[in-house]
Amino acid sequence: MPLEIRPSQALKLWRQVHLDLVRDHDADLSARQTAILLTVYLELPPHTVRGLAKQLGVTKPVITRALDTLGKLGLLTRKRDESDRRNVVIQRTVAGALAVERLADLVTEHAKEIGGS
Amino acid sequence: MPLEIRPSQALKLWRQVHLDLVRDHDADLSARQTAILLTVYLELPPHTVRGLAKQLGVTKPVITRALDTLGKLGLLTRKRDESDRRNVVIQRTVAGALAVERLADLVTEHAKEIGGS
DNA sequence: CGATAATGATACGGGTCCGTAACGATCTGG
DNA sequence: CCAGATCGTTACGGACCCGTATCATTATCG
Repeated sequence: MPLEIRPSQALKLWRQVHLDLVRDHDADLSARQTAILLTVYLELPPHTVRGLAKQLGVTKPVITRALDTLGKLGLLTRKRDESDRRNVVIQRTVAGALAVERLADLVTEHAKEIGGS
Repeated sequence: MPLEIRPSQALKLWRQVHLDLVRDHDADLSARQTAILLTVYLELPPHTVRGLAKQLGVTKPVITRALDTLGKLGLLTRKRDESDRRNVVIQRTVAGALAVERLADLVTEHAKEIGGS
């Protein structure tokens, strides 16, 4: 059974969640950073810079910079791949898992508040 | 009947939509800009800089700059309020309405693809 | 009137991100 | 072993956004 959302509900949901994200001044992630974070936490490892760049349709420096920021926030870590030292493996962190979980709660909570008329 | 979404579904939906937004290189809005755009298009007019600043919990220059960008993109317009010339009224545009509609479609389409297991 | 308040815009110094191009490090195949 | 490919990172000049403080314009009210 697919998830049924009508356009007007989708917009209300999108707005409410974004309002909350803006008001929480600590977690101001861009669309790219959000896409990267969720990809790492939802898709199976391993995650590499090149792989993420391909999935998002952006260049590698974009990923490197996003990882710098997400790493500084403690939401993600980088580790050299010892089997092929050219690669860098992106790993999850406890703080990142909490942030993702918090986002999920935010969305589900606001979904409840939206009338299904 | 409230909208029922489970956390795992919410995250998948959030990721898929953000992936699409990132891949569409034309509409790279920040969280703040998105919140402003949706507020103007979903809430009843009139919308002022001060009112938006209060709703988003940010300062007025933030709104002014966001309106500069959104105006440059053609998604919004500013007009002086003739009854009180200190105020600026934020108005919708055809391009903005289309962008909002497109976002709604994006969300509903991806919602359909997400299995309700 | 004139003083005060309110609105939105602007100036400033600092930070982040962009895309392109180049770079060093590492692997691969002849 | 070495030329070439592949990986992630960095350099660069430019654009955008931030928060604070200040500004010009307009309205209000004694």
